[in-house]
Amino acid sequence: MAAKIEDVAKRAGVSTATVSRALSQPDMVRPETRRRVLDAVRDLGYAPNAAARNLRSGTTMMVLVVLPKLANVVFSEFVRGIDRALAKAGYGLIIGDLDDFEDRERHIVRLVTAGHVDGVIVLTGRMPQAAGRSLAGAGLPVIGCGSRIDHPGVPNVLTDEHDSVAGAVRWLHGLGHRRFCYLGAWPGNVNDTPRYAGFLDGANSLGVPAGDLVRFDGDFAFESGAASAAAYLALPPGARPTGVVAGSDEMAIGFMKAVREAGLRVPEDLSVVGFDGVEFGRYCEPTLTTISQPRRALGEAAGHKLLAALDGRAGWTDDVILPTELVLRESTGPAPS
Amino acid sequence: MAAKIEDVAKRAGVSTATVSRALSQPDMVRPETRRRVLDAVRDLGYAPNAAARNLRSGTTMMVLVVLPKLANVVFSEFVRGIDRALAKAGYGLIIGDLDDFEDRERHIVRLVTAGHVDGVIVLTGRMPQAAGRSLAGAGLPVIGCGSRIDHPGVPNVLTDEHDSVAGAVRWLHGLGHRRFCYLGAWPGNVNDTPRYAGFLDGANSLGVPAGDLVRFDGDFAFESGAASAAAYLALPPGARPTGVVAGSDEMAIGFMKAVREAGLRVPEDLSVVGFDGVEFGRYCEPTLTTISQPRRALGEAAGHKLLAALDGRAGWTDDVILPTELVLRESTGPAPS
DNA sequence: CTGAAAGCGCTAACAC
DNA sequence: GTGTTAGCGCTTTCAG
Repeated sequence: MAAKIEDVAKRAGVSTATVSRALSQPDMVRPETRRRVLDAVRDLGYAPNAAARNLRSGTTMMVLVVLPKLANVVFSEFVRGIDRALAKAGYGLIIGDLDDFEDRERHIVRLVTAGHVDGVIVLTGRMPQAAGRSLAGAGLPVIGCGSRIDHPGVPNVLTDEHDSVAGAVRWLHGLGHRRFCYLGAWPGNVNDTPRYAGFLDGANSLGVPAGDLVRFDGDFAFESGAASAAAYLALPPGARPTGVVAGSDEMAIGFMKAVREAGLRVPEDLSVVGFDGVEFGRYCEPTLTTISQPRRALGEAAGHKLLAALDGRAGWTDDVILPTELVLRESTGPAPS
Repeated sequence: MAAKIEDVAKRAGVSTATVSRALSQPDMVRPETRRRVLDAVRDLGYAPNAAARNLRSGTTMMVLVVLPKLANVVFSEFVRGIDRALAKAGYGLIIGDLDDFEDRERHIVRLVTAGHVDGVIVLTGRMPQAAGRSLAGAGLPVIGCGSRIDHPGVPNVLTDEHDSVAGAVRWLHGLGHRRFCYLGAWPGNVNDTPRYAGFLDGANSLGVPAGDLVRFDGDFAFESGAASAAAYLALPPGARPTGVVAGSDEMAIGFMKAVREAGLRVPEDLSVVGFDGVEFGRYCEPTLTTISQPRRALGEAAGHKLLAALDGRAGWTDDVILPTELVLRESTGPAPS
């Protein structure tokens, strides 16, 4: 059916080795011969068979991206950055979406152990120990991106979550807020940990007593922000924190929606800061002040790092930290007097 | 490094053929032998090499998903559905994100011609003729999903966009609206065409004169909805349509945001209906009435259809139409008197 | 029910 | 510069 290398060789009047070389190492073939080969390739619509090439060369030109939930914009934007970096170098992307399913791991690990890919980028800390070890143990380069992976030999491409959140608390404090609330994910989550620590340290460095800090758990999604709002509203009005920092934009937006429905005004009664910088933070009401992380750039950096590893370039095991930006919009303002 | 089939054979005291059979066609192997093989597989952590298997069997257990923009939640939810259907059957997903780049096509077509995948699901009508022909011409099953692909032998999994939009217009008419506005993408877009036709036909069937219909172009994204709002506001107040139907939730939300900033009230002054049913529609203000398409179910249906094609089951070339749902929220109400 | 052996399409030594 | 040839690791006839 499809043309094979032998067909091309025959048509060009050369050997298969020459065809292979003309395609992979053009400099090793006389220009005239090369042209004959390339013409034959074009005429026959020849494309080298990926499986045969993989088998022989041990390389697949494919990269696995493991993420917790593709349906979340936060991750799809990371993937977009990764794709930009890798597609340029001819690499394809295989998606391993955990999608909150436990048994998805097996499927994903198999992609690696079966040799489907040359490298892995992991966008989640949710990967259990065992699975993580399987990935790293396969001898492929693994890069953590957006969520720290603690594994020897695995570099991370991250933002400084701790300092970003501490900075947001400082900003709110400067606006006069004195009691603070953190809307987190579940304790132990790799992204939650540094963000919450930053919240505590930021408040602490400003001399805010621990008693004036509240934390509500969630899961990064809209709905859990609304759920935290219920808990917030259950506090005595006088005791409610007026400076709220969320671990995600979605939680911040869900929270704002719910407290406003309860009659509170943002930012007049309380200020809210999100985390991520998703686009609809510009379209909710009020528009959301947020700690914006450069997701596409993080993805691209992770992609380039993986390319460096694949090319055998040195230094790819170093971590990369990219800066966040506190984007000021309408959801923050002076503390109520 | 990694265990090979021969290692397993040796350890189990059988031939490689038996190992292969024990793994792929267990019934053809005596239970006792099978157990010995499976034990050896476990002990050695053996996983069949994908490239070798592909080369020999001509099958990759991979599916290509082509989409216009992964960063758009609308598409990532489709992908999620596809993944659910295919992962269960052991298939992996390769993402081909056009990402508004023209040269991405070559990369994506190569994935197919090089034999990287067993089938293709296309989530965009934006694929140019040439690329589409290459995909279909490779002899692999191709399924259109969410955006109609017009190609012989390519079935589509869609919603009834035309009737859904016509129904939304009818609903608005029932609320007393008499002048209507359609926020579309660019003319010729495969999704825009049926939706706009539904808008026109719906209005027409209600006896609304063509002069009371307005259309603004966009690109499905938030910002283009806001841009259309500027055009809308430029109309003389008395001539402004009060029933607005958008071709996407993002455009609807961008539009609402902008008209409200200009002092208009939704739904008191005008009603807005979106299309897609993204989660953010429940958190914007006012919450968005929308034509919700079952994106995950569409993706799953496309996945199942592809599996049928791959398994050689008949009937996979039939189109599938799934129903939409008009989700009523706060952005629609009685026409102003 | 199991083993021996051929070969999927390509690349990389190795010769010339 | 180019041709010859030996496999990469697996599945699948074909024998037994």
